[in-house]
Amino acid sequence: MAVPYNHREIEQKWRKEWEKNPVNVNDGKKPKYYCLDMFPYPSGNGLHVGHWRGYVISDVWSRYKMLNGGHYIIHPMGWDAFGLPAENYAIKMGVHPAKSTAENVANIKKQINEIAALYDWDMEVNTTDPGFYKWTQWIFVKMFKEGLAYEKEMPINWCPSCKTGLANEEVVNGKCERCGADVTKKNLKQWMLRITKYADRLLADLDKLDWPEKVKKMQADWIGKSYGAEVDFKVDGMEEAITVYTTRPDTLHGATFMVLAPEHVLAAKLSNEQTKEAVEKYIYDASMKSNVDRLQDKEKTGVFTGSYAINPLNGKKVPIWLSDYVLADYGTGAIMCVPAHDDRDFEFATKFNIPIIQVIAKDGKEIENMTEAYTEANGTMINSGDWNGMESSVLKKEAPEMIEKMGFGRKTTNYKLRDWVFSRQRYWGEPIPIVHCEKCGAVPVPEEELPLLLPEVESYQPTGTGESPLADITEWVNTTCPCCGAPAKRETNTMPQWAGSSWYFLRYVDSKNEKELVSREKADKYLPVDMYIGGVEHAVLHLLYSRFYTKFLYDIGVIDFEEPFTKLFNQGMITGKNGIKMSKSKGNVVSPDDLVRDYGCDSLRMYELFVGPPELDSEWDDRGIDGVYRFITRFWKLVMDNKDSGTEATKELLKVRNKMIFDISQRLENFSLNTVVSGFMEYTNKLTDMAKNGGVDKETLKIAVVLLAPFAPHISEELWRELGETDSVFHAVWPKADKHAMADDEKEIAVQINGKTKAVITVPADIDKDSAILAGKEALGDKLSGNVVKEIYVPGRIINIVMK
RNA sequence: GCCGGCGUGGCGGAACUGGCAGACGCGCAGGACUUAAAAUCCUGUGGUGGCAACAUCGUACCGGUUCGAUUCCGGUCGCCGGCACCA
Repeated sequence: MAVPYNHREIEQKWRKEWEKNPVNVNDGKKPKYYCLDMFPYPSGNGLHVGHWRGYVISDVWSRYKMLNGGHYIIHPMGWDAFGLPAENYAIKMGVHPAKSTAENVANIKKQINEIAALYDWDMEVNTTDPGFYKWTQWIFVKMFKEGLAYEKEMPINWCPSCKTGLANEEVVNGKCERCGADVTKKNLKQWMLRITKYADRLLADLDKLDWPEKVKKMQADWIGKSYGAEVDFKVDGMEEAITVYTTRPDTLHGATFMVLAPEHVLAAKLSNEQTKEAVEKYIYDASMKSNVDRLQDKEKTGVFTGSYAINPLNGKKVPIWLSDYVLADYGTGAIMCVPAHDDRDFEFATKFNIPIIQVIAKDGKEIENMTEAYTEANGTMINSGDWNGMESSVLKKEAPEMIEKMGFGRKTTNYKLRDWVFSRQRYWGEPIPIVHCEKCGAVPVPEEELPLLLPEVESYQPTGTGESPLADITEWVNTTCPCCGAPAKRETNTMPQWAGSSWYFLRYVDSKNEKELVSREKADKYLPVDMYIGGVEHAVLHLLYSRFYTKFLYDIGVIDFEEPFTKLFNQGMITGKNGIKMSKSKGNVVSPDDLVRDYGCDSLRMYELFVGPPELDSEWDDRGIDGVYRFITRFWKLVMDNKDSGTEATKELLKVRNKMIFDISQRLENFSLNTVVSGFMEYTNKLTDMAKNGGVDKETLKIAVVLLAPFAPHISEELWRELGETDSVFHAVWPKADKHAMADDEKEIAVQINGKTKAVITVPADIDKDSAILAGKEALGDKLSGNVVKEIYVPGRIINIVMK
């Protein structure tokens, strides 16, 4: 009587055994493979089946790399525990974030262990651990010393609900990325990181990365490099000149007005007695508008300053306006307006009756009654003095240098990327290690005094005033200047959640080092990350920041590589019914715990993959797991019933065996994990069938078990031992397909008339065209009537007879 | 508005590089086993017509290229994601 499959017993048994004798050991000789998950923030809700999927994918990949290539796998896990979600949770529950974080970590760790992944908990990091954030602060100090961290008073994105400033990347459609509240502007003195200094490198190095094209494009668009020229316009009757940035210097003759952002330094100065009141009101109103209001304004608004500028190319006077459709922090905050060839300028000019001069001919002609701007850089220049007759597409490229030679401008590039607002007015984050001294200004805390500990505080609730709760702790705030010793005050803002997550992957490989962020020796040996797996929601935020940090640490010699993540895989989200995101408030969260209990870890792992292509979102449906469980049970029976049969490997068995190796390996390499699972089902069905009709040899069973091991580790380990092995299945070698053995002697091919299949015949695989067609025609019989026009034979696939 | 991606049975999905559309699984229907049920096993399962062999239509929609199109090209519609006055 065969032993029935008992997942509970088997899984417990091997879990214990692997804990005692880990299968993933660094012997110093094996090549390393670093497979990383995006580390979670320890939410109080625990894991749902969606989190599971990402971790299953990375574990399957890790175990595959261990078997195929004999790698030592670096597969760590840690906690992104600082930041708003953790703090908000703590406030809601009325406990200190340190306490709730510790509890949540313990709970989630327990759940993660149910996945039976290869995580090496010796490497564990936690961003809130002083031994970790010491180095988060150290990086900040280094950046400060290199001039990359600076303070600036400016209107920043302010989330009135989170009560903190936000980086540009954290504002989505004018709303807070975290809570969805409308983001407003607030004037605050902020710490900024000069990420823009790295814009060119961040853009150029995208080429080196084996990342999804979509993510690379999103980053490139976010960096937003453009080429053009700066042109200086003198203000008529004033000393000042206004510099504009344009990507269309070819249209300079068509510039009939200028617009400055209301925040432009000259905005107020340009008004005269008649316009003063209106100008000041416009500037004031603009400052009161939130991001959302500004985005929602459909119609352009603006005010004429009363001043004129001189178009340097033709000496014409053009009026200077103010309008909030010009952004203060892009380019120079001022633009030249060519209404004939720009949609926004056209709209503005039409509304305020400003002349429109066409300078590029459309279809060789000037447009009569222009109703919309002609925005193509395609046509002959007209109304453009010396430039008449030139091709606009050519002039567009040449104009910046021509302008430079004429002495009123220069060739320039511009970026959409802005410097990173790095201060948060919240409690639960790394204190920014800076002391403000009246005499010495901002002075960094000496490196040997790091970590600067986050002090205990009575109330960690956000104040909402633009000050951090830390500001209330006078005994902490008041200190002495590290530079001159005079009384001084500590910086009270904290760092954003991204600070720790921008570099945590470096720390894993040397997580207990007290002297260095990471030893150079270990960094050289174990870094960078070979495969990074996580959700696409971090396509710009976290991934861009991490690349920036890595480049900085490279520049100061901490590490010797410039890109942190060689390969990236974005897994899709698991949603509830109808594609609704799983959340506690929607009540559609599926917990993996019950499924593990009822079906076992192995079945759940495989079902997580079977629900759909790993890169796409999938709706969760519990019912499907039965199919995977049935497969596992069938596989168990197949091996148990045939392990001692003594069947010899026939040619047919060798063929199936090698095809199985080939198919599974190829699908795995392509990350088509859902079809790997269906492949296992197919081959199991096939082998079960063969077992009934003659038997299956032991070697084929062994190979099937090795192939299955990354997916269903427990049952594979158990069956591996049942097949007589004494060492772990994870120390086996991934089999290679013998192409010769898997070749078919005969092929089934379809016989078509005019592309429609009329018969299927079996022919020798190496049949020549003439014989194949002859055989095909024979099979068609009387269906073959009329004139044969053409005969097509695709070897091994199809015969098509074209008739009239 | 701009830039990506997608659209295949009742459902999740498969189809390498243009070559038998619907693998695999869920669900459903019928059968075997059982006193009965569960579990398991077997059979069937895109639509329409037909007892059947078979015929015919069918990969969002319209058209094109091709001996042959889910796949390539042009257009339309719908859904999802990113960006959004970036001069």
